[in-house]
Amino acid sequence: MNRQEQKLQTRQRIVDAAFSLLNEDKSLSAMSLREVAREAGIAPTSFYRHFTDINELGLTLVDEAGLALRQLMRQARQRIEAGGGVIDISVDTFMEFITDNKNVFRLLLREHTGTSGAFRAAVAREIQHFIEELSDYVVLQLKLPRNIATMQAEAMVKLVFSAGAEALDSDKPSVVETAKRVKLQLRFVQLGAVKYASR
Amino acid sequence: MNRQEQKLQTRQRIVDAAFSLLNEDKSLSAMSLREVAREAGIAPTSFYRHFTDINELGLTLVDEAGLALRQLMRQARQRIEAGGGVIDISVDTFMEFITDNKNVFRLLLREHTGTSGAFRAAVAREIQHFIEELSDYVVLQLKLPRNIATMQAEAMVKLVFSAGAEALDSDKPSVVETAKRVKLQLRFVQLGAVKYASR
DNA sequence: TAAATTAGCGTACAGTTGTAAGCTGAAATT
DNA sequence: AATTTCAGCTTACAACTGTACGCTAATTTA
Repeated sequence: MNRQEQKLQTRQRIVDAAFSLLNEDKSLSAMSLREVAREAGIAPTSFYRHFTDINELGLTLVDEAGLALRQLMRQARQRIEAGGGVIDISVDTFMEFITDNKNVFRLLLREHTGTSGAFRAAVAREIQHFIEELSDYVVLQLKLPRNIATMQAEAMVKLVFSAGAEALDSDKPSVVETAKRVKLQLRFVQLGAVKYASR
Repeated sequence: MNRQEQKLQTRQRIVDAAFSLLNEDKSLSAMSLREVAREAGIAPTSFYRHFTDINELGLTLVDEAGLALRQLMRQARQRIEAGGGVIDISVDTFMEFITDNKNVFRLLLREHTGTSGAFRAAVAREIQHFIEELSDYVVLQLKLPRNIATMQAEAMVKLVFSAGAEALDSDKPSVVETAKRVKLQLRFVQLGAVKYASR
């Protein structure tokens, strides 16, 4: 086996180990290098062959999480084109994502308000991407002026993320309940934005 | 000096020390007992004369933060009765509170998505109080049906908290900018809720 | 006044952390 | 075939953690 491949593989093992440690009661900042190494099956000091820092690992994780978020958005778009209400499909897709990738979403949520400024900024950037993509969509779909569409998109993303946070701690029926509530709230925002634009 | 008083005073020193440690790069879970004790000017082991656990201290902090939140709400109401737009006054009051009590708000924000289920639940309760109080107000003010008012209030509180989170990392002019944006978004929600109710 | 309570302290210990230093063996290069 | 590179290891150490134990001195109670 190639040496580079081998190394990349180990690196991935580290990343996977880190994600698997991010359960409901462990955050990035509380994750020790030794713990990750243990989980990845390498010696603590070998960690340094792949990352200079545990912070560098953290940024890698945030990047990967952002990637997953963008894939989510793409998936939602496809489903919408296949037919169905935009809000319903989007929220359902999002909730599905959260349920299947609890730790990924937890990372974003937690580090968004976490103790590392760099992480907070990185997550904020990912969310901003998300908002901009949704904003593009709103402009096309509802033909609202850009500035209003942006405000609408921002509000919607924040509400959905907020609902997602609740969903992380809930069982299946509660998630459905939460989804219903946020759908209604998104409808408020949409109705309001349209009305505001036509004032 | 009384012995009980003395003890309460020390206890308060511990609580204050903890709050003062909750700056932008230290969270409750990352706060060590020894650190708090050092800051409070007592021996590490003396901590146990006041709290069984550092978790117990944490819950105390959340309680105090919730108290501050309720005072904030009261203050906003008074100002509104003195005249002015509900949304403008509320957001301005909130932003003012955050600016003056960064660490208190940081605690709520962080522990809302933190690693302790007990803390998450405690914060969620405080936010729920906040939502209910606002909901009462909306029912009276806009004469909306209870269920719609609740949805509206929930959306508004979440948007404001979200904006508050941004404000924590921003300088004064950016905070004003953020406040403007969230005010517009709240207007969307309100317009939308009214429209939805009259459909 | 004598006895009991207790807030706070100092010492101590085992466990965890990050990371420095140097070794090894296999892969890559010459 | 000889040399260089380097991923991963073992060992080591100082810093920090939570907390058990017992003492002290002052307040409270009897």
